[in-house]
Amino acid sequence: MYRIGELADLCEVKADTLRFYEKHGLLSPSSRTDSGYRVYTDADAARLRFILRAKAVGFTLSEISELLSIDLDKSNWACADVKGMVDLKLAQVQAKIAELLHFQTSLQSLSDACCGGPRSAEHCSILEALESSTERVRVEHDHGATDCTTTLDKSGN
Amino acid sequence: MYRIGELADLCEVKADTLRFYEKHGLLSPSSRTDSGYRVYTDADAARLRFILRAKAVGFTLSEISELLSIDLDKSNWACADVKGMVDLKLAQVQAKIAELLHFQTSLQSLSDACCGGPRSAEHCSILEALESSTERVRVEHDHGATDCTTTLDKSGN
DNA sequence: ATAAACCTTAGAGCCTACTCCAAGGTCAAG
DNA sequence: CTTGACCTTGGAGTAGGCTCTAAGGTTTAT
Repeated sequence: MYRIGELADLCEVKADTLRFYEKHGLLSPSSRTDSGYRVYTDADAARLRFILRAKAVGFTLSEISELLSIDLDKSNWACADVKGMVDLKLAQVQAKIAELLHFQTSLQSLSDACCGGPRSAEHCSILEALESSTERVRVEHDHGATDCTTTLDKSGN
Repeated sequence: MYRIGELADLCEVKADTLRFYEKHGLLSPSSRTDSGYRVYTDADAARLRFILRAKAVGFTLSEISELLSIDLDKSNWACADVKGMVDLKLAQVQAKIAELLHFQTSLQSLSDACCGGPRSAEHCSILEALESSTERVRVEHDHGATDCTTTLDKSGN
């Protein structure tokens, strides 16, 4: 039996977070004291850990809600259903990774094209790349940068 | 000279988005018609393209605001300042990628551990992994899954 | 002249996951 | 019996980027 602050400390979350989870139907304390304090059991703690593990692999709270309700009614669901959720999330994560890798590549080439020196940004190749209506930017400026050409890929949009 | 809808179509954004950018100080039309319609010039269009290119490499609107004000006052900024912003963003993007790769790995091992079959999820290894208080899950169940052991890494939190 | 397509504004709503606040009640120690 | 740490509630605020609505004015084509 834990009070809200105890369970929060135990699982390294804030008490506010537990109230938030309760408000959103993810985790309710099994009972209350006479004075209204929340009382959590070990089963509640286990449920919280389920939530935190699901969060740690990237599920949103509403997806976790779904997973929890499946977990409580396993016999009416198939492995395929659960695996489907995991695979869908996997695909979403991979799509996001792809987008970020795109950002990374573009940022890296912007960074590489810039001398990074202490002098005026009047010919900064990063600003030029962002300004230019063509996607191709010549970088050949006056304070010590090496010559280079960088491409800002429009398809990353 | 463009009306809001024309510029929006030209740059494949919504008119609402342009009004939103205006409200947030990113892009204001150079003038208005007598009846109050927004009128955008080519320079405004160029500024919008700057914004969209910066978005395409991962900058937030408030960062883009900063980039725009640097761009308008280049001589008072150094390349180092601009490159610093790019490198900071790059680091943030890389951190996010690392987190998502973590998610990906965990999700992949959950997926691999699950038979994905049409039968009851009562022994579903994914649910077991999320339930289990240990981080290690034996997967050895009754409907056709191959034996395996999957690890749900707590450090990915 | 009128209908369609466009424009204006202020302001609300959405999504995610908290986080914080105020005003007050409860509990254990000294 | 008071202090301090804990708990309660409802509600607002944050970030980020739109998106939509209502109620009305303007332009353009027929």
